[in-house]
Formats: sequence, C-alpha cells, structure tokens
Amino acid sequence: MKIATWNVNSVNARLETVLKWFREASPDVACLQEIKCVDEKFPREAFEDLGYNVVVHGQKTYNGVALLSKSPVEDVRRGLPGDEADDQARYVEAVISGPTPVRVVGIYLPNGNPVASEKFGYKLGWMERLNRHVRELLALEEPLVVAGDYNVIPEPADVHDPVAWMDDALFQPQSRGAFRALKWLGLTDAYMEVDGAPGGYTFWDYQAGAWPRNHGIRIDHALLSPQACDRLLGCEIHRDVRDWEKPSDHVPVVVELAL
DNA sequence: ATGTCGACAATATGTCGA
Repeated sequence: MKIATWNVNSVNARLETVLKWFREASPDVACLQEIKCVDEKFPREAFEDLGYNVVVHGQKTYNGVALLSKSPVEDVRRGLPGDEADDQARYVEAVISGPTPVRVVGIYLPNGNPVASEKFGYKLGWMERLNRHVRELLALEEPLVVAGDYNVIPEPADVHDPVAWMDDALFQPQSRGAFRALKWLGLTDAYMEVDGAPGGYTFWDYQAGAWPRNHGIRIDHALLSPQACDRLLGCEIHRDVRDWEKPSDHVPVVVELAL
C-alpha cells in the first residue's frame, strides 16, 4: 500500500498538475496540505473519478488539508484536539479499511515565522498538542502513519545551507526538539529508515532560483508507529515533480507498506 | 537577501502568508 503526502499549494490552482501525478503514481492513500479552499470548493469529483474516497477539512484562503483513499475510511477526525479556539484547518485523521487497517494522520504543521511573533508560539503549542494526541494513538498499538508538511528541518543534513536557516522557525532548536520528542514517543522517520541520504529535500522556494540551485530543505515527513514500521517497504521523494509545469514548491513523498 | 506564487477584495493593484 502506497501512502503519499504532498503540500500542493492550492489544489484548484494546481489541479491539472496534481491529477497528472495521481494518474502516474496512483497512491492508495494521499494526504494533501494547503488546499487553500473551503470544503465546497474542493474538486471532489475529479478525485472520485480516479477512484478515491474524499475527506476534506478546508478553510477559506489559507491552510486546509484533505485525505484521499481508494479503500473506504472510518473513524474520521477533523482538527487537532486540545484547543477548541483553534480554527485553522491543519489536521485530518482516518482509519483506512482493509485486512490490516492502518490509521493515517495528515498534518499541515504551522510555519511559525517570524520567530519573534505569536506565530512561533502557536507552532510550538500545536506541536505539543500533536505530541499529546499521538501519545494516545500510539497506545492503540496499531499501524499508524503521521504524514504531512511538518515545517521542521530535523537535522543540518536536511538543508543545503544550515547557517542560512539558523534564524528560521523551521530550524529553531525548539522546533527540532519538539520533532525529536515526537519521534521519541516511538515513531520512525520513514525516509531516514530506508534511505537517509543527505539532501533528500522536499521543498524548494519559488524565489531566488532555489530549485535550479538545489537550495532545498526536507520538511515533509512520514512518521510510523512500530506496527507500521514493521511493514515498511520503501520511501520515495518524487523530486522530478518539482520540474513539471506549474509545480508546487513541495514535492510528494510516498511511503510503501506491506499491507 | 529575495529573482515567486496564490487567494482575496477589488477592479488595479495591494495585502497577507509562505
């Protein structure tokens, strides 16, 4: 079973590019981030025509996540628990049906820039809430995949120029520490497990020739519970998609599990 | 430091967010 995560930077502005990739890669499950539309504006039928069940947690203009699955889904949750006042659409969760069900969580973790603003506090608070909720999900002792745009550069090997990113929220010690804390709950970074080569970037800014210069960062991750990691077959970063017509600034990451 | 996008309110470009 192939489970993908992709920050598409507007599903409607990117629809042809996104559908082209879905037709070629044909993931069984996909977590999309930054769909940038309300539920009613999500191009549901285009994905249903490709055979997907569609779960949308949208928002006007900003953020928004979706979960697509060829198999029926159960136990759908929209929104990260722990703060009723949080109105940003960044979390979607569902159990994918099958002989061995797998719980998939799709996240769009807050960017947090600039560091000297309330946005950074929101990011760290969100990561703490995620930690608390993942702790509960891990207690279920079932295959679990937490995939998405984490907006965290875990290690210096995950950025072309670590010094240039020192003051960025994505590479702050607190952000990296919260990501490590999440892993220390018992999750495994799929890319590091099966590949781990330095420079496995997933994002290149549109600006300043970041893509042709390979000034990238690795911020899109799939973390696996032990029960999911035991079934891990592969993890691929679809880097070539960054060179397509009208690309997102992120590329898809695909995890394959023996399910 | 910034060579780019996208949504939106608004009718042209400016603002915000990334």
